[in-house]
Amino acid sequence: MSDSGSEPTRAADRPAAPARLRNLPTRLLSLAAIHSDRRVNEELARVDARKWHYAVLAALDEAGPASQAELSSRTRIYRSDLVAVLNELADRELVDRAPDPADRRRNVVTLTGPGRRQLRKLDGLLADVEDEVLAPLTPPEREELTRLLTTLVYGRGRNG
Amino acid sequence: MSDSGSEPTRAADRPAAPARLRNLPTRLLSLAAIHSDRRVNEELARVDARKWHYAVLAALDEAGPASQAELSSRTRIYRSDLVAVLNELADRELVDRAPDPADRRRNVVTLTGPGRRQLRKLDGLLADVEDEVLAPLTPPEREELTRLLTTLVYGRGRNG
DNA sequence: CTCAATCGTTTGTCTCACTAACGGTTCTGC
DNA sequence: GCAGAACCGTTAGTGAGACAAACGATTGAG
Repeated sequence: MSDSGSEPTRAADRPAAPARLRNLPTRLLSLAAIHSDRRVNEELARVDARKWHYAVLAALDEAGPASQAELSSRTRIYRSDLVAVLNELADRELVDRAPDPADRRRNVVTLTGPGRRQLRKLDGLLADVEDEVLAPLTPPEREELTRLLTTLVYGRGRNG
Repeated sequence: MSDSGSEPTRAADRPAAPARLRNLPTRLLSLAAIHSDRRVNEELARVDARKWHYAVLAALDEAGPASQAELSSRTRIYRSDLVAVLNELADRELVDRAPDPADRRRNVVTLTGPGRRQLRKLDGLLADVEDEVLAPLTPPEREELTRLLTTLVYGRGRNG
């Protein structure tokens, strides 16, 4: 076999893509995101976590306990999908989910000690993956990319 | 109801995301790609097409007839998934798929007249979507973004 | 001639974004 | 206070995309 290693078929080495596709920003965005997402998920899987876990833990750490609806809109996880994520986090005892006595429709989700510790761990892990994924770019380029993507996603806020 | 229009919940108007998420390049990439992909697919759906249709048509237009394996590596569509895409394109008579007499394992896929016409149409359509998606950026910013993404996806080629 | 590789195809898995609906709770208008 | 609207968590399901595994047919190499 010409390719005995199980290399995930890197972006760089395959035959030339059609110029039209190669220069299409929307396609570049897709390809970059696919690769980046995959690496992130692979690494997180090694510590029994997923992207959404990080999102929820970070949201709780930064804004304190919240209802699921609140978490949903802060993390952009659909409230239907959030249920499973919270189940997983609660199973691992990284968050605590209890009915809100003040409004019994709601649950109050709270970060636990182990949750906070796991968050720190994921912080470090993600920093490494970011570094790897952005490796082809110089530090100023990375900053510029972040800035441009921020504008793209959040619009030109007063702080843009 | 506070929101009678069926707006797809734009990026800009929702509550603040946690700073950690907001600044995470991999996440920004995901979010940008999700939005961009959705817009592209929505618009293509209006003319009974999908992203992959465009990719295949463009590849055929630029490099001439090809086998499915070749198309697969040029467009990055998995060869298993390519089957369905080619079925759809063949149903619409945008491509012609015939066994290769020189190597009977292969099929030769060829762009038809209507296929070429459809490609032109999609070219225009996509240009519009690109414009819409990149609207928050100035023209030089768009170029810079494209450049950075290209480096990210294809590595630092000698033409980078 | 045998064995490995290639090609198209089928089938299936997993994740993700997203919709719809349900039972329970709270809020509002009357 | 009471009916109906709005909100909340939850379940179930859809459709697409990325990807793995295997199979029959064909071709190429030793």
